Amino acid sequence: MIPSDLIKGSLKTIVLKLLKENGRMYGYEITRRVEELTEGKIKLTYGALYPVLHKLESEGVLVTESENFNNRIRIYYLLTPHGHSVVEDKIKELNEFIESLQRIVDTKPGLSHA
Amino acid sequence: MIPSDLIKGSLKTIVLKLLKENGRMYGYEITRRVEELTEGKIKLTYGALYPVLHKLESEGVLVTESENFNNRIRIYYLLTPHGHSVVEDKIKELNEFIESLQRIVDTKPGLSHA
DNA sequence: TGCAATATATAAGCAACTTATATATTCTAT
DNA sequence: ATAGAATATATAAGTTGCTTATATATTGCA
Repeated sequence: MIPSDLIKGSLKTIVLKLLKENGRMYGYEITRRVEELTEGKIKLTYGALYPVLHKLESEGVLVTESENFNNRIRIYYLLTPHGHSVVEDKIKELNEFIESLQRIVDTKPGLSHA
Repeated sequence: MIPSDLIKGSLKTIVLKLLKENGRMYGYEITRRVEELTEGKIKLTYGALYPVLHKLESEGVLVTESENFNNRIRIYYLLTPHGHSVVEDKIKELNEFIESLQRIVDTKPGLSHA
């Protein structure tokens, strides 16, 4: 399990990226997909996820579609046109972040300033 | 510039990794090295860095060696034996995190659950 | 009949950072 | 000479973004 401290800042981007790839998803589904993709290493908590989804909705990044499935409410989230451009930026940022981290962890002693 | 939200959780690991590779470093030097390695994409603030260094010292992960260079105080930080094992764990965590993020951002639509 | 899984929601509390501020010296340019 | 940039460390107040705990309700399995 990757500690939540590390994941903190990327939560929003992760959610947006999944919505981009899958068209629309509901909250519970998002946590499942993240666990699946990361082999259980990243587990999103609902206390973190739902507030983020609500905030993104209030910012006009997402819209919702409520549906009923077996008497359980499912609230699907979709990107707005504005949301699509937000995701692009966020993913670029995340890729730069990943690249930067790799440069730091891949540096070998003596090669850092050879 | 990568937003600080993303970097937040990795600060401690970044610092420890650099100390591991370079033997000993002083605070100002750490911020420089991070900027250098990431081509200016990651900039550590002193308000974040020094409290982290002090905390790691109080936890027995680091020890200090104060020296005088051109009438400027330099406080070098070094890993303790305990610190070395902490770094190993932290780096493993960070590598798992990087790998997980890559799986999420590299997923293409239609291939995620093919 | 009870527990795990499915599904969403929110409040209180905490940790880790940002921002602002303080101090002091050296180096560079004018 | 003198001003500003770079070097060097430090801490307090404030904010953000999570965790943890709690609440509610249905379906599926043993």
